[in-house]
Amino acid sequence: MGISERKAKEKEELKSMILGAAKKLFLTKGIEQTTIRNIAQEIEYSVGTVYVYYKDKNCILHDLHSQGFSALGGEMRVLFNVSDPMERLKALGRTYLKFALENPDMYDLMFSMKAPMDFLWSVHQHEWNEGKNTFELLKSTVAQCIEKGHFKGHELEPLSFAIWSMVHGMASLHISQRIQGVSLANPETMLMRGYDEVLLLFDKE
Amino acid sequence: MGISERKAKEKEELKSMILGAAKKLFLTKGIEQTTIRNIAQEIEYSVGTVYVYYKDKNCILHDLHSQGFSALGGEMRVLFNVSDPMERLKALGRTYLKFALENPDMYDLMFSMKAPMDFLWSVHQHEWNEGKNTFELLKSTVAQCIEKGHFKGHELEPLSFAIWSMVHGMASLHISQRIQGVSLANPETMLMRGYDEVLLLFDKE
DNA sequence: TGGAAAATTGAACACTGTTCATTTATATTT
DNA sequence: AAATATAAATGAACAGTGTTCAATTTTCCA
Repeated sequence: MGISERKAKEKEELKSMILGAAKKLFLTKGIEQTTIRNIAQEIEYSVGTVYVYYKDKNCILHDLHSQGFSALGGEMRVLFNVSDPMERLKALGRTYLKFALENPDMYDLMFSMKAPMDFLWSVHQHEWNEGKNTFELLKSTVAQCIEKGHFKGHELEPLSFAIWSMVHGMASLHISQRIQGVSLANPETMLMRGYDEVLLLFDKE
Repeated sequence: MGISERKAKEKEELKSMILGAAKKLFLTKGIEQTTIRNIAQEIEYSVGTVYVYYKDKNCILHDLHSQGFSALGGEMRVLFNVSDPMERLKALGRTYLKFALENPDMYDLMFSMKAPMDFLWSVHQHEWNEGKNTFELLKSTVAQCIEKGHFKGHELEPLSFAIWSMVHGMASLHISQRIQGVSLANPETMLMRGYDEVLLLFDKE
């Protein structure tokens, strides 16, 4: 059936038009300031149409959240060309931080906002594959580091979690504007430099 | 003037009634779900009255945010009875994490939400004393650790910032519900145990 | 072409933060 | 004690939000 195929494709296209408009508006106006009416206006459809394709706003936010993980995951997977796991670990952290600093709204959506998780749990039951897979990329690299003799005497999971926490903490404090005003000498270099330096600390001796 | 004093005190009392009601509702219903009308109803005044004492919702959130820092600061200052700086550093981290886990909404308000900062910057110009002072408690302790020979070869600020980031990252990931679902073996013990263990990593020989 | 099915619409609903003319209560003066 | 002036409290009204759904328009196929 060629016709129903085409219609299905058209539906998909409109759905991604909505998502694209939402993304554009989120990045320019901010997530809070973007309304369903704005999105509808942007794609020149009515409000009701948006609700045909997305059951609510959280659902849009979740789709965008997933899109963010595709982007971040892509950037991270490229780094698996780096064969030395310790070098790769450093690169992973820098890439992660860079992503967060360059896409603060997206990062917030992916790792802080409640809305996308609310949607996720209303559908799938407490499974967060995007997060799990991304964390797995880190864990596997840390595991290889340990195999090569780094991070002596420490367990894979707590260490991986600590590294993720630190990098996320840096990104989160930056995005929520809690770093400026705390009077660090070099707030702007603290993030990137901090990561490299601290990673060495973990690996001391 | 006894009378204007009494009136000033009454105004202060009503203001703190509003704050108390806001806090109660925030903790029971959640911040997003609490409306000005709820707060007004709770103290049995009208909506308009709330706006006489607080210029807007962000202003209430900021006052609550400050109250949170008083509480956290109090708990942290007690630990300065511990004379060994390394022991104190560990205790500081545990106290900080405990506070975050026991008062997730408060913590979110203090370290993640935009609203209180929006208010802060509309009044004082980019000075965040609550945050600065709290960070200073950490920094001074780390400084003493370094003096005693710990954390060899590392600078005070990047290290302090890294520790703060890690602990904040743990709290933040927990509160925004990003830990469950990532399939850690022991998510519940990861936070507290992770901190102690990682602090040792920093101090490795 | 006619009528069924699908897609689109936008007015309406219940809610939000916020304002401000009006009313009520309190204090001061005559 | 009555009249006046000041301060405090009010809640209807406004502009905005996410969401719904009966009514309309468009698309499809017999």
